[in-house]
Amino acid sequence: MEPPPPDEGGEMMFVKVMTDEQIEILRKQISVYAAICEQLVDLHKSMTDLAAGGGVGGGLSNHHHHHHLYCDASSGGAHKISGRQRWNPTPKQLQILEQMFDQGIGTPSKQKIKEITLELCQHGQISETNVYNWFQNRRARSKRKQQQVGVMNKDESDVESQNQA
Amino acid sequence: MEPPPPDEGGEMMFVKVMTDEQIEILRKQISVYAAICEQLVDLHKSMTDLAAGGGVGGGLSNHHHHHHLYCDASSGGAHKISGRQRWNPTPKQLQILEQMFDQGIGTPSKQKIKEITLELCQHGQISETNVYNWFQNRRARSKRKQQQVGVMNKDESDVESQNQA
DNA sequence: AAGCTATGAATGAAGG
DNA sequence: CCTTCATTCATAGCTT
Repeated sequence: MEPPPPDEGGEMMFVKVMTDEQIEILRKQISVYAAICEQLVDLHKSMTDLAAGGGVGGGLSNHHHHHHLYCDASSGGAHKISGRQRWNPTPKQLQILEQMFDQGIGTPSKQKIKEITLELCQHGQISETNVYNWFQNRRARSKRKQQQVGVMNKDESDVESQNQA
Repeated sequence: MEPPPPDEGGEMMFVKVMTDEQIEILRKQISVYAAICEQLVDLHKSMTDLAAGGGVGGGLSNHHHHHHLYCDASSGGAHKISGRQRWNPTPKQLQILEQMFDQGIGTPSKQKIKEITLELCQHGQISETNVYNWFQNRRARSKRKQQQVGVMNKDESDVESQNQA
């Protein structure tokens, strides 16, 4: 890779400008990831087909990487030896959730929540409350994001005026 | 995915301008891919390593957290497009913020946020989200300091001594 | 250069 | 739904 840093660090940031080259790098990166994923999934499929029960059910949430050291005890001073309580969606779950969100499910009903939960449960531990909260938060966050844009460029969409009381 | 349109016409040269939101979306996409790849690789490793007594983990309660690696491709490295420059309050802005915080506005509602942002904007780049985050963090931090060991008194009002540009 | 601290930002969960 | 809190991630700058 050849990073061409224009090196604007140290100055004020006004607008983010990407050169064609930078965009191309990003595209390539995504492309590479997509290809790798595809191959891995394919490979994995054939392997499981051969193994026929390799005891991997739901084992996607098992990983231990040590790239960096800031897992949980880097800062803050408070060390949590007892595990976490907060649900953390796996990428697969996130993917599905985002997909559903994009499909325009504004308010998943109780029944819908159950279905979604059931499906996501196949990719990691999750509860209906988690799903409910996620959709609520996703929506709120999405809306809040709109409010901070507006100074820079204007595409052809997302021009919302919100009222405050 | 939003594939950037190819060269239009080819006569005029336009710069590509991305909003923070757009950049963030790209980041997220890459992040998802990275996480998926990582999990797949890991899964694969454990499967192929099955014969070699790969039952090292053993713990079923393995939780997954911090899938926040954005541009950590397999040793590809250095993919920071433009890097995220997080907002850094100018001393003047900090002074005003601290002042307001001390005046006891525990919860500056959105209207208030807008006003504050507008005022602080005269002293440097800032967005409403920055202000919102600042108050949230300030409050949380303040509370946390209190609920920690009260052995030593920490004067937190000397933060404005720092100089930034 | 490596590590630590302070702090901006992201997000799951709770309350109203 | 909207707002707020708590926890955590990620990083800039300082310290060693």
